[in-house]
Amino acid sequence: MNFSKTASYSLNILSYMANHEEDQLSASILHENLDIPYPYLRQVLSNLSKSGFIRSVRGRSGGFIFSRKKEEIYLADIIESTDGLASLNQCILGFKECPFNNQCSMHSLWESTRNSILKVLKETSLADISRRRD
Amino acid sequence: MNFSKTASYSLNILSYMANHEEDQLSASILHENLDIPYPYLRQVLSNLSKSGFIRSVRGRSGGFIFSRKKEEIYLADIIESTDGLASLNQCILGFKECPFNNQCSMHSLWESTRNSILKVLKETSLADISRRRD
DNA sequence: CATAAATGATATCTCGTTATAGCATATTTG
DNA sequence: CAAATATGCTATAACGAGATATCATTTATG
Repeated sequence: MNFSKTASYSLNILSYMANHEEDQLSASILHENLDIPYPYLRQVLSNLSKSGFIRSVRGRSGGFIFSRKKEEIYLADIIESTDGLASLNQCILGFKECPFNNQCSMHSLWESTRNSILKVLKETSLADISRRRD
Repeated sequence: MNFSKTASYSLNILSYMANHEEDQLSASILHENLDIPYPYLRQVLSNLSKSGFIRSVRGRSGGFIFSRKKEEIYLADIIESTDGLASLNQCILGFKECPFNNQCSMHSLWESTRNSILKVLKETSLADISRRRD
């Protein structure tokens, strides 16, 4: 009943980075501050690089830094790159075809609900989040 | 971003049974009418029996039949017995602790949303659903 | 009674997600 | 230059949900 752990990790990483925008952060530093297993954190960082949210700097004083403005990275972009957003368009009860003839009480509720969620995901940027954090 | 397949199967099975309340239905019959792999269907039926929603009748003309009134079986009961409802009380983004200080736009939205979903699950019985189906 | 058809119970397989490990390469620092 | 500390890349393990397979037991029916 939520997004994947990888999506959650990605959001954690990027929101932490958004709050330390000035710095270039290494996987070690991120590991010390976030509750993410180091080897997996490395993988997730690699994926976030490939997805173009951040870029890596190699070598001894290397690390990761945003390659796009945090004002222009929306939560929906991050979820899309990890889990995809398709599942939001599916029946929350997991039906391919509604056994209730599209008339169950959940149908319209979830339809409007998921639109609200999607709206927030699409309108909330990392900058919005980091501003609020102070 | 939905409930488990097992929960979905369970809802499918029980809602089908609710629409054929008079009959005692075998796993074979259910398999012919629902898109659920036979061996797994058997397992799910066994679990639904153990959970007390239905009871089994053994022997050649055996099958399954409700052991509680369909008016008194709520969707929330079924979800609770499969996935549990705990995940509905968690952050939809998968955070243990909100990295946004409980102030992200998703927080209040999801809080009211999940309450709505929970309300529907708790107030909708199998009878409500089968009535709608006609 | 023998067979057919059902459930009970349980062991195993598959597969994707999550997690781990190790080596190669790059770069700073002494 | 050599050591330390980064990331790049990739192979492998662990784990759980979903799916499969088998055999034992029960009961209706001819």
